[in-house]
Amino acid sequence: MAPKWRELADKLAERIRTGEYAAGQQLPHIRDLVEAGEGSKSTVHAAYKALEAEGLVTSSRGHGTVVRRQPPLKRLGITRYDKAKWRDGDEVAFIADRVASGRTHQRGEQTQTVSRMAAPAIVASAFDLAEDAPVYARVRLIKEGSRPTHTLTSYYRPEHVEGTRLVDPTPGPAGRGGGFRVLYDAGYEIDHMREELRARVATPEETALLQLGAGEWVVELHRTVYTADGTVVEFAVGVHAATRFAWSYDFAVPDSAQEDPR
Amino acid sequence: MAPKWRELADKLAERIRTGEYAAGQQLPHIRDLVEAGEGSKSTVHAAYKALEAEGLVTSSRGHGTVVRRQPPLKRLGITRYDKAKWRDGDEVAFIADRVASGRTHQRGEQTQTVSRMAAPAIVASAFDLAEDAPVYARVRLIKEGSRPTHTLTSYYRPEHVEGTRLVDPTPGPAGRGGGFRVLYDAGYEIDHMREELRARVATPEETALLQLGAGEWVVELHRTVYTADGTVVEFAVGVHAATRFAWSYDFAVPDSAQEDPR
DNA sequence: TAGTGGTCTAGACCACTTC
DNA sequence: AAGTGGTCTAGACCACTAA
Repeated sequence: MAPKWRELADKLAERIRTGEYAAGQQLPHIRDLVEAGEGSKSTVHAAYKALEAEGLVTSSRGHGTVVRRQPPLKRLGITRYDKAKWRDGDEVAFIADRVASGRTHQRGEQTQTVSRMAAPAIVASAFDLAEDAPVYARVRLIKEGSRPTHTLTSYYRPEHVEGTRLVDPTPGPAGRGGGFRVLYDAGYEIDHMREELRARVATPEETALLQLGAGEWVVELHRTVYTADGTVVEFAVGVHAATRFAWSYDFAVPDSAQEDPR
Repeated sequence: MAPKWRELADKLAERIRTGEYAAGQQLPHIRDLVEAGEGSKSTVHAAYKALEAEGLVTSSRGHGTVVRRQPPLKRLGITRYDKAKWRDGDEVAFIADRVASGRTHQRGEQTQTVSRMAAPAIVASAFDLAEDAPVYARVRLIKEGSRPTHTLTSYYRPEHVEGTRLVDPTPGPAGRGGGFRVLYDAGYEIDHMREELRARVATPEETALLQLGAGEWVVELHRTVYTADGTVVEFAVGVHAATRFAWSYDFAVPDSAQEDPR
């Protein structure tokens, strides 16, 4: 026998999935459910808290509890990095960081700050630098419309980007073609990359920034970008709301027996 | 000001991370903390529940609350599919589904059941079949030692595997080289694949099976495996404890302007 | 039987929003 | 001021484990 709060949460979740409670709609007030005999206030509240941790609803004091709009899952494939998009295209800004969704870019969908700092441990390791070596950090919060989707922090080695518009501290997108185009213009054409993904609980800051429910999880993505000769020209950390994305990768089955020896 | 239960949870989490409470060790009993003035039983319990949802501890009635052993993060890269391992090697079983960890395979680290069934929607879509078409499902629970790490369900088209040892309902691994070797022997050499990842809350069944804490998340991985001519020979769904794995993918930056036209 | 975590209640009070 | 969700308490009781 599942606990009462779990049963209530499941019942409400079911009604949300069937559309009986539509996106944006208010769930019954806690005190109403108490009066309706669903249990004490604590019990009903526990159910609501579970729904929030599952990303189904958001609660706020004074307002109430509303069913969260479930934006369609974004599918991120490697074609989002297509050279043609940032090298030849004339689309504005950070295309590679967005999903090719057919929507045209809106101003204000990205905020960015650039700063020079001592490399954190992970960054230093990615660039094979000493831990106190200077790097540029470009922090962005990417939105789609008014809804934040993920954060992305790119790190660069000073000698790769000094003097480019990437380190111009003016807020706003990096300009036509985004960061990869800037690197390309500076003589560093990106060639291959590695992405590493892991999931973890969101920090309180991330919960606020990405408008998550308490207890929701995020996926942290580490991207290391190389030129053809193996130089690391960008290391980036993305933090994505775990429920809102899916990643897909296509690759050939490796065969170490057929690799050409060096 | 964070709530009392959150502050207590953070304090305990900090002590776990610094090793003051070591893996396998018991946390103070709830009633002891109540007596120590950390709050009422409900408050302390809320803190413990948060720690459990974050994967730091496991609680059980009658026993107590112990710090969960944090196995080193498994890094899954595409080299785990190396043809040399399952085609030429003489290692036993399902190498492709395990991490190359240097440990030798132990018997009993995998349980499997094979059944013939009507294709569920996702599976039918992956194979481009009708929804009621028959497929073989091979369900496995993969363990490392006594600790379950993930589940993996592989689906096959009957005409690809009928008569092979893959559909032999005898429990146990699929034999030398695992499923890919069986397909290879049957004339279907795997060539490339697609993996798609997304995170979600664990179902109660998964929570029990994978020994998760209540409220922990899982990563669901969908693997579609193709032969060189584009035939889908396997579709597999893996469910992994989100905290215990990291996935990494290496790939070349695509350039649609340079693709050879067909 | 004793001790553990888990559930549930009734009620007080707090923080925040809207009117 | 009224109404919302959120926190906290004290205590009763339940489910499970071990000796």
